[in-house]
Amino acid sequence: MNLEHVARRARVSTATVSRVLNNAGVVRVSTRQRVMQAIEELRYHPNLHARSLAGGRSGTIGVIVSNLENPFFFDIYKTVERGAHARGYEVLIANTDYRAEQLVASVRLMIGRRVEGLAAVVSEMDPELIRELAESRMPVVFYDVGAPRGNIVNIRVNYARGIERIVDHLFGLGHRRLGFIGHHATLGPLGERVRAAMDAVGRYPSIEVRAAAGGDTLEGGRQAAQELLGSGYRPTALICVNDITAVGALQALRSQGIQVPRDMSVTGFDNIALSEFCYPGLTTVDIPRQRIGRIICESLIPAAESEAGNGPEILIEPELVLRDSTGPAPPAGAP
Amino acid sequence: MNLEHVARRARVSTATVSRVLNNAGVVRVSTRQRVMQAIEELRYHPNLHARSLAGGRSGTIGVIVSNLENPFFFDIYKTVERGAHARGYEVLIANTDYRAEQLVASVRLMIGRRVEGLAAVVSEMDPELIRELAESRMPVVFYDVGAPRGNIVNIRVNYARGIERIVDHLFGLGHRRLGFIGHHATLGPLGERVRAAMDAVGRYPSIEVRAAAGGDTLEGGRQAAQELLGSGYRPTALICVNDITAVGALQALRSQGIQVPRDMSVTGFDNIALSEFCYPGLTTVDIPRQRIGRIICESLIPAAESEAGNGPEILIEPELVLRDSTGPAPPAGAP
DNA sequence: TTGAAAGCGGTACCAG
DNA sequence: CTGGTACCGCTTTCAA
Repeated sequence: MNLEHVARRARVSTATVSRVLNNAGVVRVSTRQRVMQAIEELRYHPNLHARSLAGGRSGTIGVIVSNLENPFFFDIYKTVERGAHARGYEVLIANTDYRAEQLVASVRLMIGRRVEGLAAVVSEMDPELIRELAESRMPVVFYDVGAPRGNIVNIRVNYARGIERIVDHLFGLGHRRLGFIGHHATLGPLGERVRAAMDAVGRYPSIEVRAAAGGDTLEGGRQAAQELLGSGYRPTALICVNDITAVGALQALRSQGIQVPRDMSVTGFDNIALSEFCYPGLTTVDIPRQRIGRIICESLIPAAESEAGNGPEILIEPELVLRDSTGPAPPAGAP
Repeated sequence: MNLEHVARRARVSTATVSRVLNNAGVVRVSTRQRVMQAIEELRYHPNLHARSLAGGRSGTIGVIVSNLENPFFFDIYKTVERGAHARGYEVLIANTDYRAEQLVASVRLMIGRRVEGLAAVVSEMDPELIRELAESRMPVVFYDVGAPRGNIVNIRVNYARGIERIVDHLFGLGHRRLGFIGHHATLGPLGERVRAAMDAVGRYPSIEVRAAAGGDTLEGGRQAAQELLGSGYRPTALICVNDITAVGALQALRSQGIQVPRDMSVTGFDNIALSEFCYPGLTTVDIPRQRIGRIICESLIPAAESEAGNGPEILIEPELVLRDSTGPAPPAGAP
């Protein structure tokens, strides 16, 4: 079922069918109607592959994320999609599960599909890939990884600042023995977050920290917390790499009879909706996901009103959000 | 950058380049190497649109869901993706946000992209679309909507049974005044779920029910619960359409000082991971999402070892999962 | 083992 | 306003 079938049935040329399909050129109303009818009757659906090929543009942008299951990534994706649709673009989404090979495969897939722009909101990016993308002349946005170059916009969050705020907050509450719950992605944000935590802690004398890591899921957070606690270490506060793992950790503490924040404080990161709906509500750091999504859209899709891009690097300053999962450190003698 | 460039540089024909790209035909090792090198040097990425067009197959299946933000849908998608990848297929995902027009757009998009199979895990399907898909000869799987036809496999969950189990459970605990938290999707599962709830309740004398609905999100659940409670109605148990909204409802109750399950019981549906991680753990009904994902895969992708499909209709019997959000109804005199 | 060429299903330019 | 036609980039016979 192709243009030719439709053309034949409507007694016109394929060129004309193409015109009515694209509202292009001027087509006599009666002709257009005949064509429309033929399309209807034949249940014709244009082949988008052929379209992209012939037209030289796919009308598509790509978004690659590490873990779509984590609302942090999903929120960004959703904003991008909304913006793209508003501009007449479709968006292709790919999930890497933090696997470097999958990232490579996804990037290749996107390029193969000839996306007109690509956002990589991942932590497992490797230098080789970055170079490859840089050379591709296609607009690219990296979140939290790589360095800005010609066609590349970089969005970074000042994690160090976020973690500092958390550590300051906890220190002010009297906490001196900390635990850090990470996830397995060792590169990028996490590495950065751990490092940032250590640095922030380092500014204070006599603070102790130990870390454990699981997957970037509720279950991963629970496991990491269990591991940390199982080792006999008893921090008075748990800094979690993000909200998802924090909620997992909360559950681990609950099952051990540890009350939050009375016996132990817990912090998240990202400020996803869940952080407000879990119990107790999470003290966390807000990362403006909608803003990030909007920046991605604007960077990837040439706005009609131009604006020469956002500049190569955008730094986001995250802010502390106080809720109920943090409180004064329990007295030293407590269980 | 196309086959011809590569061919020229490797001093072969495009046919040969195509051969090494697809490991097809027999190519002399030395030739293959030259080609590979040219590909490398040129950073050539085959145009998948051209590939699909020429090859007559896209190597792709599509999955359309109502709300990817709800882990219920995401879990299914993830399983499908895993299975598809294992079989050498890519999967395209689309999200409708429960909007019928978006569903139509997504289906058209999928057909336009020439997916080789399509799964619709949505509640807003309309009859017209179903017919259109039925006529398309492409393998299709519907979850919870439409009727099985030639190329269409149908997966249905016995909601009525699931809800019955919940109502029985609550009735057994002494609950007589119930609330139902739905979401805005009026067709399909929700309608079915509400109806099922009413039917189940109808089997018992002297049970009262009132309903409210919000979006299929944490926030939606909270709002619906607030609305219901704000009306002055004081049920002893809240039956929520799914886990997400149940967690939202839990938060609403918490903020009103209503303790679960002491003052009020709450139930979910789906048994997503979160139902185990929220507080208190949700009594819910398990829907086997992995199984559903596997069925979708097997139905859409012709397995090498054949098997003539799963038969047109598959019925899933959900099971009750008891956790901590349900308990005895409070004595009548309680606040 | 390799090359030439005919499509695949559209788009868009050029005539008429 | 409409038709003819040269591509778009790749796959796939068919010959050599």
